[in-house]
Amino acid sequence: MENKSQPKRPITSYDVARHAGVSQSAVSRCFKPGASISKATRAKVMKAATLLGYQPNAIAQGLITRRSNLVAVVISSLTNLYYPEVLAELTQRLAVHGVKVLLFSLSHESDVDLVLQQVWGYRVDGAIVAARLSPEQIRDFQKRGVPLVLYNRVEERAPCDSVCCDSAGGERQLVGSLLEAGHHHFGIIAGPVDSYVGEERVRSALECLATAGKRDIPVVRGEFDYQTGRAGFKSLVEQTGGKLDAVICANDLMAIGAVDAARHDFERDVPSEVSVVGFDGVGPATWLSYNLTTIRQPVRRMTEAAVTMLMARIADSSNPPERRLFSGQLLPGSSARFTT
Amino acid sequence: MENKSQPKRPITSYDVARHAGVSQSAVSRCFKPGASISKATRAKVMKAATLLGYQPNAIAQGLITRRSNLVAVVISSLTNLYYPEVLAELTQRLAVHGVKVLLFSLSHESDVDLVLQQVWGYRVDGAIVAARLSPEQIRDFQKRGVPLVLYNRVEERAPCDSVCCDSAGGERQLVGSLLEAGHHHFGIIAGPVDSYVGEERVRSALECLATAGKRDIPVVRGEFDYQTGRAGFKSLVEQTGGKLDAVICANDLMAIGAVDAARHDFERDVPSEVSVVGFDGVGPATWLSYNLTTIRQPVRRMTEAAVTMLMARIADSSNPPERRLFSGQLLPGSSARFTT
DNA sequence: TTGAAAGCGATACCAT
DNA sequence: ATGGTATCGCTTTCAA
Repeated sequence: MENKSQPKRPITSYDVARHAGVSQSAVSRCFKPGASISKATRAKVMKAATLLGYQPNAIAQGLITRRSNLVAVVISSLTNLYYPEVLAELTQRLAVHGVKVLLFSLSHESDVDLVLQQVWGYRVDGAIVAARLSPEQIRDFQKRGVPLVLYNRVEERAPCDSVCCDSAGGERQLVGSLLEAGHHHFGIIAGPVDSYVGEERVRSALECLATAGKRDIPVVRGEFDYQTGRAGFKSLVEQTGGKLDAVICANDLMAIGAVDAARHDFERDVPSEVSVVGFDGVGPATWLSYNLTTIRQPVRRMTEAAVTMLMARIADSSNPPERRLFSGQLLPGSSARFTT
Repeated sequence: MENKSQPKRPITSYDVARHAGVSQSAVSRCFKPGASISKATRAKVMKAATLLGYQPNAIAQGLITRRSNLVAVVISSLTNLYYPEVLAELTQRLAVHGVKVLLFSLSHESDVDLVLQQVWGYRVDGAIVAARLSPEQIRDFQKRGVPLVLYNRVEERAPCDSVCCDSAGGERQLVGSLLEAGHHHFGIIAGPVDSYVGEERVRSALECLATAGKRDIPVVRGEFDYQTGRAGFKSLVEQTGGKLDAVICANDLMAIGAVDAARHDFERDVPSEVSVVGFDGVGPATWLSYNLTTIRQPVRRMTEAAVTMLMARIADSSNPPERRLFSGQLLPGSSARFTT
């Protein structure tokens, strides 16, 4: 018995047509939602199709239709524990619309231009980008007519659709509570300069503190990860000679690093001796060992909004850019001393 | 001034050809690596191309070439903190080969068949799958001639390329050390039944224990996440009436949950009163608050192997299936009492 | 309802 | 080295 099944060449609609004794057009119609086709032919076709294992070539479809049903998702740092959740949500939601995700992750922010080349090449129906884009790059999307939604980024100089979590509002809650609880010696662990939300959060925190008359706050930079959070805490302690009772971190991962540094490297109790707050509300933030005081981004709603906006713009690109800002939710936690 | 830039229709090679005063074939050749074209024409073409912002239509290329330069990456639970790292590695490495990632994440394992439909439709050049596939599904790949590499899965009944981390070997180290250190009362927090590695790890752990004469080990199931790890610990304590000095978890996240449960829910010291071991070596495992005793999967080498194998099979599908097994590295940590 | 034929935007083979 | 032409697998008029 010859088990030489080598159907290298995928089944085409012609194969199905021949097998079903109908025209190729008929086959095509069977796979198009609102096509006019008789019950009889449809039956014949479907039978042949399933028998042969026929699946319409999405590539060919895309070529003729000019709709690839592909959406590019560009994420700079997948390693940031915040993004897996976002990515999972996005792919799932897009799938509902019959849209597939073409994933691009940047090793360096400088790769953006290379990535965009690919994006143009695949004639994606749209893109969701959580990475820094220059105004020119954004305008490139518009010039090419590729719908774009920025995720947790906005670019003043080139208006376009975006969904964000309100950094300023979040920090205001955090810093406000810290002030109210009587903290005096603040320190900030910022994110990398090229992070929009990172800078936004720090800017806002500093603003709140300034309003309360607190200036010259020491700021150190981290890379949004545990290690640099831990190192950042150390730097702050050194810079302040130990006079430090509140540390504001640009994200949860660094906050967690800071908490561990305080407890294990400096044997300072959190929150009685030093308060630490983060931002994002990632999974580990709620783990018992940390129980971080932070702002939880409404990821579900944000991803839903992003997908909705994108699909809307794909359907009709004429409407004006919209910026949607979601408030985060304060997770009180217990890494900061608050007066309730 | 009319700023009505609405080049809805993307630039094609014909546009470039016309603009450069050459044939469309010439344009095509300019974008093909080893094509024979004169310096002069190439220059003209490239000039026109960059001017118009031309980017070859990858969809059309794929249609005629029968190579989409697309690889499907199927991951069941992106929420498992282990996968973001894998995913980032994979996309980056595939990008090196000029291959783009079509990402599919499953909400339910039952979605696999739907996902596979999409995969067939896009005529991907290959697939890397970290999800449970039935033998029929695997054979479907072979029938359709789509190269496939399983990641941390193997299916005895349908041989195919795969890369795995040695679960048995890892558990042997872990359990061996626990036994050697004189632990007596073991408990296991297993993963979901449909996880290959989960079952493999538990099977192996039980085997090691049996060899040491330890039988009737209590086993509870979790979902590979923090919450169920914590709950699992509680269940074990209840089942054993508190006689428990070593907990073997099928992955790190559950181990972390178990550690927190021990410390915070039961006020038992880890590791002096109870040892906890995990598996994976995810980022949080090394955080100071946990410093988990676990097995670190060599993700870099594994993803590299997966990509290499896939590209090799894409280039030549005739070679026999290969199974590559990587040893994990013991991270001693301090969540388990070991004799050194 | 159905089939024939014209593209979609590239590649590849063929003469020139 | 260059241009003409068939082709990839589908959707979409257009007649019948």
